[in-house]
Amino acid sequence: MKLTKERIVDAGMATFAEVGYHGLSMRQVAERLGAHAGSLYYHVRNKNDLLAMMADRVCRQAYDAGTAAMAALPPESTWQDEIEAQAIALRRVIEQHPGGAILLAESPKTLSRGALSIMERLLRTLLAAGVPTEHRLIAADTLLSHVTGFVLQEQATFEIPAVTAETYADLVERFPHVFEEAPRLSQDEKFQRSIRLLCTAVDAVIKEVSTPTKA
Amino acid sequence: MKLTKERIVDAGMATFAEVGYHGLSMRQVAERLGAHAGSLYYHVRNKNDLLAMMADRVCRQAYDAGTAAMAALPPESTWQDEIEAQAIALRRVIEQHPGGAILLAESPKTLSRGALSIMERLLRTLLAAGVPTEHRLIAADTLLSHVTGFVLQEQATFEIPAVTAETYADLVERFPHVFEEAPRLSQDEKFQRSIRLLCTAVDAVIKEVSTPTKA
DNA sequence: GCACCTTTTCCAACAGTGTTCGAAATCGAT
DNA sequence: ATCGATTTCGAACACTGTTGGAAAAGGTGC
Repeated sequence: MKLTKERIVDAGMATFAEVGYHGLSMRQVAERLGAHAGSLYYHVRNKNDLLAMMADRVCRQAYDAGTAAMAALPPESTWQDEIEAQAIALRRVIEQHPGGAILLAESPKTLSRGALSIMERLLRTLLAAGVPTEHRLIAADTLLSHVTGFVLQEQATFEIPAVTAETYADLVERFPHVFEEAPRLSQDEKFQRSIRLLCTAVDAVIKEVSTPTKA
Repeated sequence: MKLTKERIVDAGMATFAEVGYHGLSMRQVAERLGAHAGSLYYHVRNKNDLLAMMADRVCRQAYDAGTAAMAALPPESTWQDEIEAQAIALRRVIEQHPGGAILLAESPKTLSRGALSIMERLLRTLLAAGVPTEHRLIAADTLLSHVTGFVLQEQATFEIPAVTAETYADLVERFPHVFEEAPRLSQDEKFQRSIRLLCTAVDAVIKEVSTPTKA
């Protein structure tokens, strides 16, 4: 079958789902297509180029998931609900791909249609919420970089370096607040709360503008 | 000269500063030490191990820079100022190393003394500010993952793919809010504002607790 | 000094990587 | 069927992380 940019990205996503970000190699992608590695370079400039297209695809996927999530929202939903829906959808899609966060983080999101779509919709939501112009981009950037940062931390391959009981006790003593008894929250809950935290900040900005300090 | 874990990490940091994250290879690190690549493996388990130690060193560096920044703060400073000082110091140190954000993002921060130090101090600041226990970890996590996410985006090697004028105009039309006329802020200002935004959220949490909804 | 043992370094090799380039093959149209 | 363009092959290059056995270096007792 003929080799196409589309099919190469398809194969890239498939092998990516199997072996993750670091395991991805041009030879594997080519093998999945029944072709030789060198042949890919007729359609793709280099590996980074392929990765960028794959990242764009993930973004599109996340964008679509976001629209679906927002469509499922009850009509009396607030803008906080909309932002939360978008963030949760984005996280879920990134998390579907092993190492998906690194893929998005490392690939240049420069003018990637998918990334821009996500950004655009988020800005629309913020605009509708009443966030002033000069805060909108910052809020959106903060939200997006937080989501990728969050998933990045989740997907970090942490092979716990065989910590002994005594060194662990030493750590607890040295860093009491880190190991403090805290309500055991699932990752989902932690993520949701962090998003709500950010929404709280946005809300404060809105109210600060609508009722200025100099009253 | 004798080969040591310390010296290997030193050489790793030096070559890292020159060639960045992706350019770092065991052979280069060895060459800088006048040794052969295989010799490193007597002191270091593997490359990931080395990277983890390097990440820890960056964290310690950032921690020290943070203490210096906090010491330089005027005595009547608020907790927002303290958090901002810590965040700015962290960002500055990460940014000193090309690809430093990826280094921190990819290496497992599991039980790394440096990372834990940063986290511990941040939690102390939040505790002093009056943030309740169940929100503290989330706020600190959000802050840290935001900083790394921010620098990650800054350090992303974005080779703009030679966008033509027409496609650019097309992008502007398709994503009006993204390309909206916004106050041209420097990265420093954007970062500062995003941190303040997060502080606003934390502040809202504090006040919500001190003056509960059911009054 | 020398022998002995441990710690450390070398060296060569393996399997794998991204990428390039000229030759071969395939395809489309005259 | 012949020509020209498009596409694929296949081998090669210079790398990469990592391993294992041989060689060297360092330290201790005699």
